[in-house]
Amino acid sequence: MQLAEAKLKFIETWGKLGSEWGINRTMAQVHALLLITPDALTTEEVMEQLKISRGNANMTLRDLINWGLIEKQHRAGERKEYFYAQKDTWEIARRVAEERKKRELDPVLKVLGELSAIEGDMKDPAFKTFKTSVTDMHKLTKNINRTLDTMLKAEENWFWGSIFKIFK
Amino acid sequence: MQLAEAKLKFIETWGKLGSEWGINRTMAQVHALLLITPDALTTEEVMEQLKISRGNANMTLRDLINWGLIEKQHRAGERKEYFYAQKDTWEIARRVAEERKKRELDPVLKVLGELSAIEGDMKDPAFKTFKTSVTDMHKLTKNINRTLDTMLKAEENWFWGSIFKIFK
DNA sequence: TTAAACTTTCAAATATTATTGAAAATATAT
DNA sequence: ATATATTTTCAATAATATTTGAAAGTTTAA
Repeated sequence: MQLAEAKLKFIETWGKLGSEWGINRTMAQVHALLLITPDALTTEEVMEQLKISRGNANMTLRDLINWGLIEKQHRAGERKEYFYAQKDTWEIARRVAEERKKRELDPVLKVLGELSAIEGDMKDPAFKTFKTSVTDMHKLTKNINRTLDTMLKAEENWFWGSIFKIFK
Repeated sequence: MQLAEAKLKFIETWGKLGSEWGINRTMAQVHALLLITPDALTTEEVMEQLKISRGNANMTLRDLINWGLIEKQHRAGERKEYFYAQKDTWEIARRVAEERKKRELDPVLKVLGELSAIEGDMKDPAFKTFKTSVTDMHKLTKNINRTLDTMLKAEENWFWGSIFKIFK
């Protein structure tokens, strides 16, 4: 397989995975492109390589910056902006986990907390089942949240080094 | 807040979380409904409560069965099928993780393995960056996969009991 | 068998989400 | 200031995903 072909395959694969994990396909593809490109690229170059419109490229690049996955670079004497990807994978995983936790898990946690606080008659099966399920789901979500928090605080070596040994 | 209102809120919240995590909204809602309902429900009852069509209810219930999240119940002398949810949250988390791993992570792992095996000239920056990034992503994905595998094999108590203490 | 009860299928309709492209806004050099 | 390069916005459009509903299929009882 040639490099050019392999690049396309990587971009496609990463894009698919992204779309299955709530990161839109184009965003994951642009990220993949920047990951495998040695130097920073302009909006123009991203548009060309992925065959997407200017508007799409602009918005996607901004989103990636907001997720903390890529950064802007300014070059002396040049007017356009260059973009390059953070290439440390542990940092990428952290950023994605952090962002999704903030956007999705935290709000749900809040609602579940409210719902599991509701009072009622435990002798009523309808209430009892509701209460139990909601409380259990709340616990599960809190556990997942806690695990993510711990991971987010962890340093790379500590994480990959010790946790995975324990998980062995 | 009344029970009826709380139920709706739970169904809505769980549905939203589901849709953000690649499980379609209706599927997550039907699951939520069955979770908080003491007795098994018929297709008809699910249709009524969530105001969805027969076709949709049928397909969604089948999907939930395929994910291992709900089961059918047959009642003596009755012709229709009843559905009820597995209520053990740890088991729910396991099933979802297992299913998504199988559907999404495993295929990606295969492609990344192929791509990171490609040979080339490490003095060429284009090749070097490609190789390094793909290999790193492969490692990251393998690590995530390994963690999931370990979790899937773990028993509830062992998992929540010891791992989270370590994660403290 | 036949018929009623129930389940499944799937093409068409609807809803949701992503993308385009051209105009407006902004920044920079002269 | 003015022209030019570059970025941003967003209504219109396109692509994708979900839902409907009615017809076809299946099962069971008599």
